[in-house]
Amino acid sequence: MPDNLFPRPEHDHGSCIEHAIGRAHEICAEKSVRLTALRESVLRVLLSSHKALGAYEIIERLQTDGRRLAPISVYRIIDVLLSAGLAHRLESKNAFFACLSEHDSANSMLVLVCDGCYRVAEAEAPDAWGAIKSVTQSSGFAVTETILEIQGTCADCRKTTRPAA
Amino acid sequence: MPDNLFPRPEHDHGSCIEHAIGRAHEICAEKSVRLTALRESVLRVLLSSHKALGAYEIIERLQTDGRRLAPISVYRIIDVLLSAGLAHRLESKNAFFACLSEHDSANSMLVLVCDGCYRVAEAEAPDAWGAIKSVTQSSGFAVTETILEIQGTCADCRKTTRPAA
DNA sequence: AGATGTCTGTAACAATATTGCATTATTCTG
DNA sequence: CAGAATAATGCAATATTGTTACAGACATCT
Ligand SMILES: [Zn+2]
Ligand SMILES: [Zn+2]
Ligand SMILES: [Zn+2]
Ligand SMILES: [Zn+2]
Repeated sequence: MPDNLFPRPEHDHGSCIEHAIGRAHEICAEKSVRLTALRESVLRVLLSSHKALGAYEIIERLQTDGRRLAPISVYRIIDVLLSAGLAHRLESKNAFFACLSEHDSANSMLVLVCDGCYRVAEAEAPDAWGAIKSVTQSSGFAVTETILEIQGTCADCRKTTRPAA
Repeated sequence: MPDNLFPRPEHDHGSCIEHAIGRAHEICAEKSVRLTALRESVLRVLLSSHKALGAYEIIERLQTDGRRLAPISVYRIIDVLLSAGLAHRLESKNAFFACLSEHDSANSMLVLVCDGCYRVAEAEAPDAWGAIKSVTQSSGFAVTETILEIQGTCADCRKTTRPAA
């Protein structure tokens, strides 16, 4: 069995986060998007676990002292992160997760969502996309966006019975 | 170019509906699900167009005289239709549509959603599912559900400029 | 400093979905 | 058929997710 697409529970998650933040700054520089302190802090909340979080869950985790960000603020920041490709929306859960892969355009990717540990992972799936393309093309359907989300149980959760971190 | 997966705008939609209702009664009989008058009327609302409708949109279209169904009632009925396989949820739109295909288990199907006319169509995509399976299996991920929704423009809408019915 | 554009704050609200409990309809049993 | 059990629907309140409109703060560029 090849490698697990989900990070090992014992991986160095700190460097996982810092690497992603570094990449995010690079990407934003390239795209002339400003990664403000607030935007970075939202991205860090998404990066803090490998899970997808709802907008209001982000708000809760973000509140320092008594100050809560307004929903609209979070949604605006999420929009920026989404269009910069730093995060993606998990349609089946109305939630959002940080992108850790190095893909441009979501094309050719699929998303795995574990029901046990709630973690999310992206994977390359060029063959699946090829097959989809042949269905759409043969029926004259012009694709603008494809949503490919798969729910199930990750290898870690299957092994340990108890959910992984 | 093979056939369009969406029904032709000039198709006999009346018999389209009645055929689906007939099938629904058969399926419910097989599965010992009661297709009550209310449930059938919700299914008819979904069948009235080839579009996906939100729960509250169903409520509006369903109201006779001044009586509106409560949200909970519609959601309960939707749940029954979903588990009987008579309708499906369109995750990317928080909406629901009637199933017109003859598939058991949503496996091997994908959903096309037209941004022009808002119609929805299901298509067989065994190759795509095969490719997905090989990705998940090789990473030890046990799939329970796959969501495969494709947005774009249907052949009718591309031809006519104006959206089809 | 002043003008411009982007970012964030505040308040209200809209849209989607669920919880808990009461009532009615249907089916089952005797 | 009566009565009990189960399933379906009604009703009220509430939770969750997402948006509109407008004002103030901050950065950037003359
Ligand atoms: Zn990590
Ligand atoms: Zn897991
Ligand atoms: Zn039709
Ligand atoms: Zn169309």
